[in-house]
Amino acid sequence: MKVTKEKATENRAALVQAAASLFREHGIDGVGVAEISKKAGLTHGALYAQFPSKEALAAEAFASALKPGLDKLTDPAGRPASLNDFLDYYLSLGHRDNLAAGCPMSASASEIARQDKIVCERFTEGLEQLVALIEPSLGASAIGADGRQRALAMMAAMIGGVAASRAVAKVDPKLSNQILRAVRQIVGEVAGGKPGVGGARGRARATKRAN
Amino acid sequence: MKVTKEKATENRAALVQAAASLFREHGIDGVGVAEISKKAGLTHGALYAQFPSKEALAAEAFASALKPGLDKLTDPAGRPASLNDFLDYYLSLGHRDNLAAGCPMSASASEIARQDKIVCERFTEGLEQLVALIEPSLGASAIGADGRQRALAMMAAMIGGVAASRAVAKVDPKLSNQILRAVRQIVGEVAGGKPGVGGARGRARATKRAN
DNA sequence: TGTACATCAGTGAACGCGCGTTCACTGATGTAC
DNA sequence: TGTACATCAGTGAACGCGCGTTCACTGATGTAC
Repeated sequence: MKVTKEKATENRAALVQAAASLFREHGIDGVGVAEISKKAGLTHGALYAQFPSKEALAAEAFASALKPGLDKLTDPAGRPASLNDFLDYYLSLGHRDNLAAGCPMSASASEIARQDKIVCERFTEGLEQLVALIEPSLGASAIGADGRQRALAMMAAMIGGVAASRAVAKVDPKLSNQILRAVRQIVGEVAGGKPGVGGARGRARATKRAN
Repeated sequence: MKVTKEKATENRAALVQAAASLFREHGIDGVGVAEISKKAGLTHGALYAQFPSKEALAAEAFASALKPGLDKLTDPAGRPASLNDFLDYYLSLGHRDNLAAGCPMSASASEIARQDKIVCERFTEGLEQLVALIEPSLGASAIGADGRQRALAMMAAMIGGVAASRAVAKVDPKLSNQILRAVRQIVGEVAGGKPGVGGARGRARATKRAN
């Protein structure tokens, strides 16, 4: 049966949201269209009225899942916000343990290259956006590299750090925490010494929380 | 029909090797037992004569795939070998472009946490082994962290770096190379200043190759 | 404002296909005599 | 050394199941008059 335009838009958003959390939780190949549709309160046929394919939904879900992370790096005025807070969040136990609501980059890092190009494009855009928001917040650092290099390496370390921390969590919880703490420390040093950014204060806070 | 003990052992090894490369190439969830068996020159029934489940094969395949990487960090006498060479290899275009023969950690990073515990155990063991081989090769560094922390963060950065580099490769090849170069640079600095380890020589070599 | 009707979001059965695993069977191996 | 036979690695059909996608159909919406 037909449905109001407003309701159709809501349904589409519900599909994207359901897909975004299920994909992060179980992987893109680990969830079927039936499960996504069911979580959104629809049948799988409705999904194909809104999206041409599962891949297209995955691409939109990826972009949607990335938004909260980007928002954490942007203050209300649209300018770069506290880098330190972002690093603390990204490498927190809470982020590690809440796959479904976390960064889709660490949740799906190694899966992306095997997906359709439209999904890789969303990943690429997201990475460029994050790097662009991190770079202006970097301070002086002993690391001999320019800002973009440092921002790229920081994102790589955080993506790999969260993925590795999750991979070992069931087997060796202590090691899992150590990984987060180690990456937080090194990423803080790479970020450099602007007051309150990656300095001793930030490090102490992160270490305390990771225990 | 029955087969010589020797042939059975060969067949088992062929299954592990086929699984190791196919899992890295297409992901653990992306390959079926039929394809693995076929590549090993057997039927899927034979696989279940050798392994209790696909997961058990995946665990053994993961450990097997990790061996060449561990060997690169060990010299013939069993002592830690050149860290610089390992970093150059891990963050090379060749490693990025040869998924099937590369490190299973970067090939499957985000998939591991969703697998059976026996697979997570192999990942955990492998990470501990790599860190144990990296740590004694670290030199003095401006980074305020102990050796184990530095080694853990280096592995996280390399795993995330290679995964991210692969994810963007089809969309933005230049960015893909930049990621490898940036991580090589930062990881070299974190490794510290022992002659020939992560110093200017190593960095110049890595940068040249990544272009 | 009231009526007739085209639109199209959503339904649910059906498509062909591949999944991981089981199992009765085969037949060469390797052992016991 | 030669023969009889138990073993068991490997075969291939079959299991139930879920996959992504298609499609004829439904019926409320929203438009045209």
